[in-house]
Amino acid sequence: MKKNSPTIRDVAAAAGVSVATVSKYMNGAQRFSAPVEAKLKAAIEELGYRSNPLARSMITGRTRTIGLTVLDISNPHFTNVVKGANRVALRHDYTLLLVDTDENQARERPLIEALAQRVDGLIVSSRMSDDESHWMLDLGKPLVLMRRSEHLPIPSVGIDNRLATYMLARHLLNLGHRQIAYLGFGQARINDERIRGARECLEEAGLTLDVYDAHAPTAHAGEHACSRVMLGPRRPQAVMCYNDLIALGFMKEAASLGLKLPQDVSVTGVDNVPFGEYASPALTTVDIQSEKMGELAMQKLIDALAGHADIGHTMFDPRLMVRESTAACR
Amino acid sequence: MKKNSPTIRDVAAAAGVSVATVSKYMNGAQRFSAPVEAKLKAAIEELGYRSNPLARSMITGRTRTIGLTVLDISNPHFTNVVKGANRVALRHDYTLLLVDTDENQARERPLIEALAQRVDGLIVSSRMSDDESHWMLDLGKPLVLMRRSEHLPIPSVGIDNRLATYMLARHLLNLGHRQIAYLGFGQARINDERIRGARECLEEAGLTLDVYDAHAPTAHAGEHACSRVMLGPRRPQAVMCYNDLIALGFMKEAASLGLKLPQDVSVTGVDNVPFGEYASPALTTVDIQSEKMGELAMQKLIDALAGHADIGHTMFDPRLMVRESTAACR
DNA sequence: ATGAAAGCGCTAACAG
DNA sequence: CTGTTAGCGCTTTCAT
Repeated sequence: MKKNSPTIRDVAAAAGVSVATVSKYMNGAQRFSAPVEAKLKAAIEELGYRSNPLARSMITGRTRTIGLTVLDISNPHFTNVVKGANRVALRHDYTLLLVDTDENQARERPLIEALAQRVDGLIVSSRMSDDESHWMLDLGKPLVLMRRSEHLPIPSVGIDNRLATYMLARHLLNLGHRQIAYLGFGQARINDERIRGARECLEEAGLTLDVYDAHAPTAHAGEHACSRVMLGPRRPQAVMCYNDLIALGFMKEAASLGLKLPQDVSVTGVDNVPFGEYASPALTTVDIQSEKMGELAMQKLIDALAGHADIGHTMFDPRLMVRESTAACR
Repeated sequence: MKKNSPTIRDVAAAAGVSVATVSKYMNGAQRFSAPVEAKLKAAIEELGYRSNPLARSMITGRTRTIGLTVLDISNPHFTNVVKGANRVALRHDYTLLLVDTDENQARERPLIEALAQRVDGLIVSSRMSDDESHWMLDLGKPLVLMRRSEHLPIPSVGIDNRLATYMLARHLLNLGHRQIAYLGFGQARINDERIRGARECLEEAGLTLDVYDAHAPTAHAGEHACSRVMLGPRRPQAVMCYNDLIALGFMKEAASLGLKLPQDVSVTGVDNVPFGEYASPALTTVDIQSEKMGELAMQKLIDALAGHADIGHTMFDPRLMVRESTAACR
């Protein structure tokens, strides 16, 4: 198992050339005379030489590695982000260093700071507000944020959360719903934007939004919150959930409670996780293009690494995906 | 954005000590006189010094990074593996270098070889057979395989695939089913083991297994295969799927075809992905403890790194999760 | 308890 | 085209 791998010097000796020549050969930096090239090739093959990326990185200052932090890899939204980012990284010969902060706000900073030292750049998904994120500027590494950063000179990608829930609310309104509730996740920074979008839409129709809160952005939390929402004094005709996971849990529990979906209550999510389509009823949601977001974030970072600075926010358009979990209000 | 981070020499100069002293201090290698310690602390704080892990790794030969390759991070099974592995890694102060081979058999080897150079050890999930995997022994790094490796001196973790499908088949038999089909994924090495388990069980009852094949281990492929299985000449009373994703897709399409689940056909999966529980009907499956598998794989690797060699296979027990997608045969 | 010096494996000028 | 020579930032003997 343990092998002292050959160094560039071993190759140089075996091929009868200098280490500089070997180095240049390895990097395909220039052309060589036939005999030298032949000897080089033979020696490398013979010794099974592979250049040490660490040593190389130390000099070049580049690791060809990109760090990506997600809040929870179990959430299919982030899984898709990783998928997209990874695809672009691979294409540009970068590798992904993944860090899952596990929804642990306190760990975020130290984890990210440690990560920053081992990579050429980072894509960060964080629960911190812009004000709390200033230290990121001192990381000394190019950065892309996975959300809008209004007050930070950091490129970012995200979606229009306000519009997403506005669209959802409009859809419910069109179906005739008047009693609409929002089951949010207060700890997410974007929760407020989503509430605002829904409120704006409802207020235009002279309606108000009942807001509830789930304790986590998970299906389990959605299940947990269901009875509180549906068996309380203000039973809604439709429930907009913070994300698909919560919506899925909510729907399951609603069924357990004896409610018929979507007849008794319409439910919506946000994210368009792959599984929403396979739930029954299939979940009406808003596609936020998670995979594309990951791709673009990575592309921006790689561009930045290549010197093409692009300090700007790219906002993906949310797209309403009407499926079976929403129906006309009886 | 760009900052020349201070080096150990800057700190040494600022504190009026030698670099060796700073190094020892950073590594908590020994105790220091009060004045020196105070100056060190001040200088480090002042300059915001953080030691360069690359330079350190070059000397120590250790990166405190573990490489993990998965076939497809979109598959919740692997997501859970990552989750478990990451948790243990973090606890031991290691970081995860994730590589998604994207079900691309050809890319596996180069990707893994490249990965091996940047990490202290690897956890590998691969489609290659033992015979095709001998090159892994020459990686020069501790390795843990995510499946049984009969003929390779490499520690591994996995589950008893034969038993998993045996249990499932027995369950279906108990429910009175006699016409049982298996919708597999032929490209997976473990597909054969799963077929064998189901066959053994059925043969004990004098029955045979109809085998079909999905073109991918995904929900989409399950959907695609459904009509072929259900509308063919040998319509089964129950269908055992290679994994939960295929099963979920299969169920959705079956519903579209006008079949009532589980009355018209019982369906089972394997993996116990989180969403199976939220499908309707909830999916009967076999839990393979994906997260625990990730945890143990990482633990084994870290043990190996610490010198505690453990060349052996650990097999997790599959656990039947009976839910609503299976019912007594009419 | 502290420091001087020798590299780790490689690249990047600069010569030739 | 090929070789010489400095280091990258840090750890590690080995002295003091």
